[in-house]
Amino acid sequence: MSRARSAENRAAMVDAASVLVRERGLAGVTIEAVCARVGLTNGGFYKQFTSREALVLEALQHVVEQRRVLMSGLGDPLESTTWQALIDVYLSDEHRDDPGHGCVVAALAGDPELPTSAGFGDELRHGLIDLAATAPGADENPDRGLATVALLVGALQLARMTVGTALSEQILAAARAELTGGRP
Amino acid sequence: MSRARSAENRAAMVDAASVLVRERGLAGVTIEAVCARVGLTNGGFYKQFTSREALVLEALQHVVEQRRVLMSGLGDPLESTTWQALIDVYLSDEHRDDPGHGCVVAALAGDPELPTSAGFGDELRHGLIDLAATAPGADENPDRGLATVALLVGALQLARMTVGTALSEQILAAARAELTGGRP
DNA sequence: TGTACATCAGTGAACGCGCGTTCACTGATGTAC
DNA sequence: TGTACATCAGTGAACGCGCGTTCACTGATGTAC
Repeated sequence: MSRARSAENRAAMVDAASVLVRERGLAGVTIEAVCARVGLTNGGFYKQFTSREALVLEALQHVVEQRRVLMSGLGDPLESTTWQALIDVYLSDEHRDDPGHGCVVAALAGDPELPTSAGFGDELRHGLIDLAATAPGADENPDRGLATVALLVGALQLARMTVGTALSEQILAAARAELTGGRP
Repeated sequence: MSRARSAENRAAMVDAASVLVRERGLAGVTIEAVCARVGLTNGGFYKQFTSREALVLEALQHVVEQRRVLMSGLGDPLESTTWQALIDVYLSDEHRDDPGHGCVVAALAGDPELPTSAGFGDELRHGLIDLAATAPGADENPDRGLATVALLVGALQLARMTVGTALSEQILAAARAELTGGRP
């Protein structure tokens, strides 16, 4: 068990938690599930993290930071075509069907366990602010960015809630139409 | 313990569960919490319901049905002023701060426990369809209704996620502006 | 109308299970000499 | 470079707690006569 291998394990646990939390919510990040996904047994968990909550917080920070880095590579302000591409990805079937690797705000806004840790909320608010800043025109009119994000998040959640029915595709299409054709 | 009183207790338990589920999510409807809110001890629960899941399902049906009755009294199609009033209520501080008596779709869309029972999802989908049918012009253009509901639900959730910060009011205001001024 | 019995909602305690956390132990890695 | 010791990530089992569910019991309500 070299130190390098131990550090790899730690990173893998954070990564597994970041996927789990988006797939199953805050309560879904159990120590057993995290350790199992990394191929470890439960007992050693506390050699790496002080508590379950500490891991979850680190996972959220990880996701938000990752997204920020990704975004910072796309130019500021965003080109209109880049923005269009982002919308299409956000409102795609793939994003709907793979929450574990998708938007953490959409995955956790409304999670009943959010109030249990102020840190959880802080991270999500950072993520939300980042998202809202991305929308074109958000720098002149912040309201436009916020309304856009609300529509994106709401549509994705409702599409997930109705997955497997025709309504799901309809919701995604409706939101896409609203964000492209609706306001020229 | 007359039969009338027993029936009252049962109804009170459904009511308590319908508030709890919106306040704390599906997992927050514990038998202890429900019984405590009605002033009973836990043991008698199974004289009234076959399982915790049965109670939750009944509570969701109750909420959705209640909303439907309320809506059916407002006229069909809705007058434009009625619609405006609904938006203002939906995106109000009061609705944000009292999820227990508010929209069940916004409260539970994205709840990690939704997939545990097909019935839960069915009820929420009914609620969503009812909501979407309410938006003006939804009968000619269903997409318009769906995009509107996505914005309402998303804005409410994000406002709740940021409650206590200036961002929360901003989100509600942005969504209101979008739904009134934005599309004449 | 009154009496004896049956019913059953509610009580309080117990059981089982899942899960976070703790702990004694192991064995490989890293360090001091 | 080699050897003895210290470190510490990971193991596997145990503990405590919350929560859904079960159960023997109680006592008031409802029913049969």
